[in-house]
Amino acid sequence: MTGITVLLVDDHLVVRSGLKALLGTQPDFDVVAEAASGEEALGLVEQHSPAVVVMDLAMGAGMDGIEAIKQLRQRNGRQAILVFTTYDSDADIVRAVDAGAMGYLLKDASPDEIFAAIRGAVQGKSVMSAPVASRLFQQLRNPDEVLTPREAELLSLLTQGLSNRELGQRLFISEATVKTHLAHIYAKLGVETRAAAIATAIRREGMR
Amino acid sequence: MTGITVLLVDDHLVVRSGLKALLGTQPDFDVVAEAASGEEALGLVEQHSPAVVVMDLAMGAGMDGIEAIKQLRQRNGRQAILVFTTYDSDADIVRAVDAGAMGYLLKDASPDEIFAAIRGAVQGKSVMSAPVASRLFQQLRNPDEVLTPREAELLSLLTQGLSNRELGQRLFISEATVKTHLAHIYAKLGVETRAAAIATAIRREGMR
DNA sequence: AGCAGCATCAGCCAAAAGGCTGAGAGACCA
DNA sequence: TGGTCTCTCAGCCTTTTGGCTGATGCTGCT
Repeated sequence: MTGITVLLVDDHLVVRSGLKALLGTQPDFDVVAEAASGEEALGLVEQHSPAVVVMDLAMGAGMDGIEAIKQLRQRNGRQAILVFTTYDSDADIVRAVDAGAMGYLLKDASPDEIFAAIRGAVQGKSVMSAPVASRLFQQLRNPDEVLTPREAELLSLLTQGLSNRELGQRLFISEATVKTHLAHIYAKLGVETRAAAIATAIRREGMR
Repeated sequence: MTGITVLLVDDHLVVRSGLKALLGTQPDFDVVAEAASGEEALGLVEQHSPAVVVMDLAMGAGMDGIEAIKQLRQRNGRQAILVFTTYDSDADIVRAVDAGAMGYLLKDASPDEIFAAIRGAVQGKSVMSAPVASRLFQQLRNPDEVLTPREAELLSLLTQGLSNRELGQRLFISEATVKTHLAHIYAKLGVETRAAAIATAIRREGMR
């Protein structure tokens, strides 16, 4: 009988083959395909309908991991999607879970953690690395400090180095509104200046 | 006979095993050891004296890749050191080459590039991925755009979100001087505002 | 000796950002 | 229906930042 069919999605060949080698040590895993991009992943899921999709979020070019997850969900595939990435940024975690990821693993997870996560995922269990889980809990404990969607959008543009005027133009709102949002963002991030907000955002949220 | 002995250094197990699997396909490579940290790498080099050390720069905890390279050089090992990392940040490239790296590969390099780089490294050839090389050349062509040490110091503090006043206090210079430095930095980075400078610096220089 | 680059500082003015208060419209939920 | 969010906007005032010009001392190179 075949074991748990797995699709690997990562733009780095070495990561794919490493993961494949690692999963190959377990008798119940069966890596049926590998994709280097989100687009490729969609096609291969159609083709093989694997039980689990293990996906990196940061894909060099084209569709990123989050987008790929959304697309997979829309096509009502029954795959469990497991995020496997390097960084534990708040934004990515929330967006991935939001998009429909079953678990969130960091690349420095131990082999046992990885195995357990994949096995759990097919059973509908949601598994995540400890640092990831603690971040999520923190957000649940302090909902006041979580940015609203609009604020997150602004912050993202802020980290591009835009001025208030440019932010307003880009979002079709007045400069006054921009300043209001910024004030709220600063309060939530615990900073006083736009410079510190950018620094915090990029470091904390992995916004690049 | 044994082939080219290689030590792999990367804090991610999957990357190590992926690379190992990849190098295993070539008859002339011989991965003799793997390290998950800079400290471990130093010990294993002593023990095995491999011909080539393939090293990631970003190591989770403890000694980072650059520091490990320096240490290896000081102990006058004859190993060729090859950087194998995800990001092509200006700062990292310069620091790695400065520390004594023979080559600089990005993780999305093709297998052939990787093989060629390792074989080249043992022969004393310096190999780097195309994007890396172009960055280096650009710095050579436009030395005017390279920050002075003092400017780099300021920029680094700038990315912490400090105000002009704080920068002055931290560096024991007047606010006027801070503004002068900033104006020069902006010109060299091709930006107009401090926000854009921070964004550019963190993204381009990998300042985190 | 002279020149170039670097780091330092000053003053002036305009533009941008930030702090504060208040307020209206729509969505959502108890 | 009433309360709570969220998003939107305005005005006023202070602080910060940025643009410009000019200047001094030091170092290193020619």
